[in-house]
Amino acid sequence: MSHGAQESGQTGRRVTVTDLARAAGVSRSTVSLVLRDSPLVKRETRRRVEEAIDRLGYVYNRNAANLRRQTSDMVAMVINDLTNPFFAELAVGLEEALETAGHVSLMANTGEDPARQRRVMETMREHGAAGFILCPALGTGIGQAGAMADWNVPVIQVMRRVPDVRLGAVVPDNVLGARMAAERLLALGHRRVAFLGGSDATGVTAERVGGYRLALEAAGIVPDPALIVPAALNRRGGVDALRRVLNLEQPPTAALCFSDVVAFGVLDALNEAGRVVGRDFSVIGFDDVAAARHTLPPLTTVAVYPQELGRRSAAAMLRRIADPGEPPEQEILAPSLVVRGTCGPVPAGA
Amino acid sequence: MSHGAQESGQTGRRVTVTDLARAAGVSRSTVSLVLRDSPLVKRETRRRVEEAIDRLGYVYNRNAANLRRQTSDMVAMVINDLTNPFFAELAVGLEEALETAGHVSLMANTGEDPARQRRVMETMREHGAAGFILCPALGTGIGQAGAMADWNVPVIQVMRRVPDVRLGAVVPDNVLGARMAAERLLALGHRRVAFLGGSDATGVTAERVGGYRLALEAAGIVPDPALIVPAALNRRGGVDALRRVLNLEQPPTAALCFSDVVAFGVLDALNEAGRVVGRDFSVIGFDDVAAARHTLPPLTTVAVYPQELGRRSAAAMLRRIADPGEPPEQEILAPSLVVRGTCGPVPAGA
DNA sequence: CACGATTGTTGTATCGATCCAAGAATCACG
DNA sequence: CGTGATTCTTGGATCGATACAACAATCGTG
Repeated sequence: MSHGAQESGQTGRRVTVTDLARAAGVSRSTVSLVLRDSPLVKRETRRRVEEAIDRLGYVYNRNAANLRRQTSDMVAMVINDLTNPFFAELAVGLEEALETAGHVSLMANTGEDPARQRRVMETMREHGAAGFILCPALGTGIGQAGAMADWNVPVIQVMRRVPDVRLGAVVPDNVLGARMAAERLLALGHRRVAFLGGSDATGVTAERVGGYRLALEAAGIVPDPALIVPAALNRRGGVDALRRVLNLEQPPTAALCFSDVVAFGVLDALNEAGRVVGRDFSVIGFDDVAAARHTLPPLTTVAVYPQELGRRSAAAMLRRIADPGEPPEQEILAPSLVVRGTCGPVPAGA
Repeated sequence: MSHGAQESGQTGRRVTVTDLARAAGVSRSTVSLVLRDSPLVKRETRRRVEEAIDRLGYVYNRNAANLRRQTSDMVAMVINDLTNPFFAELAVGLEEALETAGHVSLMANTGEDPARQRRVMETMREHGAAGFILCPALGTGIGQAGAMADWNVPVIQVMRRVPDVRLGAVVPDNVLGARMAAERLLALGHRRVAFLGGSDATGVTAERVGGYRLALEAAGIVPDPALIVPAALNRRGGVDALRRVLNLEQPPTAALCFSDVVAFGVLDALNEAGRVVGRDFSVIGFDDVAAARHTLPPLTTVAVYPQELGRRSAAAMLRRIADPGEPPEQEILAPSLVVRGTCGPVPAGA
């Protein structure tokens, strides 16, 4: 469909296959065959049509074609919070993979608002999106997920998921990631390890806390509820959570954070409290966003590869579109621990 | 168009106005009037049609409607680099404003690749995008911009622009921003002030360097070319640029950076060199991304309000769509200086 | 109750492409 | 040269909606 448009400016009406047919002295059907690169067309005829395309500055109308063919090459991406660098990277991986596969992306940022999420998904559905890649807003109800499952188009959740098996999902192994991180801290001799950030509202928190618990219990430690403190998923939340645990009678010597952003807040608060990170107190984040390697010292964290999550969910979507009969898949990616500079052996005093 | 779908599962074919007409015992035309909330329909008739909509689980087909009406409610957003938090915020402001106005966003991330940019814009055009909001990839040629101007749909550039007056633009006043920043440093007594980062390829660099020059010259200082050092627009670029100027015979005592991200690298390098930021060396950034308030000390910078840029360009797009006759506007937003902790008086020794 | 005004409904053409069955042109070969 | 196979081309119906002009129903009023 790419030919250099010659005729510039407002030439009045839009150029259509009918105009091309007239200009090239063939029928609309033949023009259509040329547009779709059919081998049925004689070389000389094709040349004439292509010449007309260039001369008249024709623009293919994909919507009209999709209407007739009962197909769609648009995929919807619905993201909870693009201002969070983690999700921005995820979106980039997603969009790139879709574009490469010849799809065009409808995009919406929900800002964690389930009502807005429902509204935009409804609109995108009316536009005939071939599928939805969704990072659900916090508070997305089971009911809403169930409704989507009845839409007859693939829905792939990414990063987060509501527990409805009729929807596909591509998520990191949160339990494993948190367990690996906690095990690392235990191996360094820490016995009082906190889990900071997250909330009960998201299943992700439950999974990560679960992994943390598993590691502690395997080491014969009974998790202390006072060391598990929920907090907002931003820098401020990290600051608050750390202050809280530092004021305990028996403060922890290390913390596993819900996310890197929370960990950044924890580092801020430690600095402010005059503790040397990695010596007086150890910290591990979760996500491995780009900024994690630039803190002082650089943040040890659990990498879950957002761009890769995006690419995988795009790939899952392409499979579902190609094969609508296939049942939805739940894909769980193994994270890995990236050791940088925020962890050290437990301080002698403790 | 929002009614609760009742009939779930794969009911075979798609439900269309024809089905609704049959179910409600009216004509397709009447159904269409109901769908568009026309006051022409009798209350009782409307009720019957709406009942059918709910019962059959009808989904409005916007593409078919747009085809017939020769309109489009899709707006294309083409962004150079969504992994940069500045542009991510811009995109969020943009998308929110478009969604609120009832438009749906086609989105693409070009990754600063002009070829990819051309390709995705071509595809979006074939999809009938009503307009393009474009943050041009570095290296976008005049030729490509000129081609877009002939497309007969509004194109609004945001943040960056290629100099073609037939395209609209919403950009910050880079000259003013850089001048204000430089004046601040001069007022603190600095006489050797560097400009770090940016490249000649982008007009933005020229504008910011221009503002910097203006301030120096107004203070009777001849800009020293050795103090203007181009560098990559990332953290690494900042590190490199600072090292370079520190090795000069007469090093500067302050630096104005092309962007916050470059400034972050400069802070890293200063820390590493053992200089106390704000006392031994002053730094000002540009953009005011969210992370700027979390450096140590917090970064003094020129705020250009990315979300606001996004909202304004969306508003400009809506005006152009409503009034295709109007000539394109060039909107230039005033930035403001946000004073935090990275600037201090010139050190006694210098 | 007739009749024009008002209100409500409908049939048909249309947007810009593709599908499909059928027709035209060309070719191969006995 | 005739005839069947092969290669190209085409007219008309169709996707799911809307525009428009015409028609039907209802109303008010002299």
